[in-house]
Amino acid sequence: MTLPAPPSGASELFQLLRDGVPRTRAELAELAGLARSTVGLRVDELVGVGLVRPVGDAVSSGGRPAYRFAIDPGARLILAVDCGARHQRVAVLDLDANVLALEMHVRPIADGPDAVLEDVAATARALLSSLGRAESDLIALGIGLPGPVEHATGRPLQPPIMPGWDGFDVPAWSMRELGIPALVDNDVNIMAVGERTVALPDTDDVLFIKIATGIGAGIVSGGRLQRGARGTAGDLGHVRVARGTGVRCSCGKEGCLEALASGGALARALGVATAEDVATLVGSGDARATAALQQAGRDLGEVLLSCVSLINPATVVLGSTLALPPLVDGVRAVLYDPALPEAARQVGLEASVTGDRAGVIGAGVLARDEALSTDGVTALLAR
Amino acid sequence: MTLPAPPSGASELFQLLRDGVPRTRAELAELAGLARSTVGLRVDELVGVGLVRPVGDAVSSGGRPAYRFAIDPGARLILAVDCGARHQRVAVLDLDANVLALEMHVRPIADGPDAVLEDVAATARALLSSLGRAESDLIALGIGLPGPVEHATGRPLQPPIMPGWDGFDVPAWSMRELGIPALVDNDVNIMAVGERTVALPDTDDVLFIKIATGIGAGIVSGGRLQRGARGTAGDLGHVRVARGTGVRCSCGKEGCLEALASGGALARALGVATAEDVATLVGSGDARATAALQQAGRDLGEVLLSCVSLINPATVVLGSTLALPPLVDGVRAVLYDPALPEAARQVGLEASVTGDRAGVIGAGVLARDEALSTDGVTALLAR
DNA sequence: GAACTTTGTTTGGCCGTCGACCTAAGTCGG
DNA sequence: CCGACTTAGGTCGACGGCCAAACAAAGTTC
Repeated sequence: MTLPAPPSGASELFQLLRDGVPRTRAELAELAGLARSTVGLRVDELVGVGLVRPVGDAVSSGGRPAYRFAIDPGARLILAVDCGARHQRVAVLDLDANVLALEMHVRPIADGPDAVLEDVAATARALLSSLGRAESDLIALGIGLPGPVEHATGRPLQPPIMPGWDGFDVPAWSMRELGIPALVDNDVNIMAVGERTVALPDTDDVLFIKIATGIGAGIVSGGRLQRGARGTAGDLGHVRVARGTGVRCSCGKEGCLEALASGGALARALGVATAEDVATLVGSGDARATAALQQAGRDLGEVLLSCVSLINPATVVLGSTLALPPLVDGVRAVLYDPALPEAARQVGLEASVTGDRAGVIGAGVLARDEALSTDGVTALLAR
Repeated sequence: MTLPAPPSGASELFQLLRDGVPRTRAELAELAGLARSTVGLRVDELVGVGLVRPVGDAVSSGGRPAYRFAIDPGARLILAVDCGARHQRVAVLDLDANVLALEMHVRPIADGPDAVLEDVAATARALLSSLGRAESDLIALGIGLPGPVEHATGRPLQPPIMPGWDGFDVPAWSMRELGIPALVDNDVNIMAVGERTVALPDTDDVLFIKIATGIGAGIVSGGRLQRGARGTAGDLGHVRVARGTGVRCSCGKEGCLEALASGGALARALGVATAEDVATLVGSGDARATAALQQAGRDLGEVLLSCVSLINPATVVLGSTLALPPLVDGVRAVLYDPALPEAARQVGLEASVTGDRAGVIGAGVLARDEALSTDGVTALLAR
């Protein structure tokens, strides 16, 4: 029992437009190696379902001017969700990964998948109606969760801070409740993808560091997200740091990065409650907080030196709550030490530019790329 | 100007046999979603050029028995070369990556590409004739070099120990001299691929550590070799180790792993010339050498802890000259410390089983996988 | 405004694939 | 041992996607 074979090659043609460059039928024919006549039919098909539209009328060079065609970013919508420990961000994105609408809800992830996801669905419907768009315009859901995820099945895998979520089948829920496929991943991973999409679209090797209450990394290598054998790649929190001798970590070991340089550790040291409070102190110019954050940067930089040697990224991006100038300065001081091997010295260092939208953008991009793949577009054309 | 489109889908069918399982025409039709009649023609085509052959005559279940077909591993040959600093291994492999013939030559890589590669070509021809095979049976060259390689172009990239090789176009040389495409990579990378192919074929996330004169890592993640932005991923030699305070490294920094735990450092400490001498001492039961190697294992284990946290491999493999029991014990003592995060505790640790053949096997596998890809097989059918 | 250039559309034909039918070659039960 | 049954392999007409060529459209250039 197999599918009756793709009804047409329109989805292959669609892939040629994924780079965003508007093209004429003649250019598409050349690129695809198809006859102009065939391309004409395929383009008509794509325009017919609204995925592609003519744009930029004419640029004649002595003959009949050609229409240029491009993907219509507004043709369909992506639902993107970024779940943290205490709140969820729900966003509707267009196909260019622009955030069209965003809403944050405060609700502990520990409330469990039923309560959280019901909230997500309701919020999604509200956002759609505020945009004046139909639910049927949604083609995929991307969702990030604060814990390890088995990417192939989209199920959380023994997450430490998400009681009730272990093994929950998010894609099945999405198909049942919203009628769209879902792509689930770790929250740091989606932030890495989001940041790369916005700030470093041409860089295939990016190491994204989330420094908030905890510390984690998302790895994009060779243009692909690296998840590791059990979906726990990027767990930098419990790597040992030189300065940590004698400092006990909650995990039982001593000298863990998280016990010294995380938002949680800094908050404790500075006598405030949360990582956000630390950021506020630093923002208000508090000298003690600034110095502490800079030291955290040096500790983090030490760990990053090893990471950079191992995976050789082109750029390291620091993101989330505490990616503030003092932290970046501290990291830079260690990472750009003059007496260092090549890989380290040539690496770029940047602070995130996406702010708190990295997560939803990344989740949206992952879901979109799946939905607009050759197979995905074939499915869209069939429905 | 485009190619006249693939003349047939035989190469797609070929891919279905890449897993080594012999299949009947009916099974292939089911898998490919093609009609039995079509499969019959494609199979005939593949059998015609010798890439596929009937094997295992009959297994009737009440009807006419079917022939099973499988790739003929001896149909074509792969040339695989592993270049070290002081010697080259040249091997001829079949399509199952079995080493059919192997020869080692001693010649400094610093003699330059012309001298070394001329030697390689001559050795290859000698091996082929000893096997009674024609040069035209070769379909690809895989070659590992002791330095960073820009994988897309196959050119060495500012290699520190390979004077004369910077930017040398190995694929062009191969096409000119042998008439086959070449795949070039770093020597540690090819060892990682070789070891994975032989010992861990079902594991998609492997961290391979080469510990010989120097220390380097090859990373297979998500089933793919990770090379990093500049082809220098896996450069663990100059990561800082806790025990290294006060120990100067040749790179100028202090406390580098290589300054403490490499074969070069051990040889110096033990008063012998090379890493091989250290291995000999350990093999003869020398207590001082054994203790030193075990300590090197603990130092290496410390670095591996960070690496495992970052990329979450399923297995760490220790290979090359010094991957002896004392080293493995030292690594294990640190890596399996009871108070450790999940990812570290669940990682596997093994010593290489391929010995000095890991390099040529890996180089062969990389070249073979390229040559037997859909496009590669299409090219084979056309010639 | 005539010649030229390039695009877009229509049309007949080619080629690959399908599916139905037929033959081949075995098993199974009497 | 033989005939019914089952499954595999091969042949052939039909269908359909794609191509190339011819044609129509819509500009530029002189």
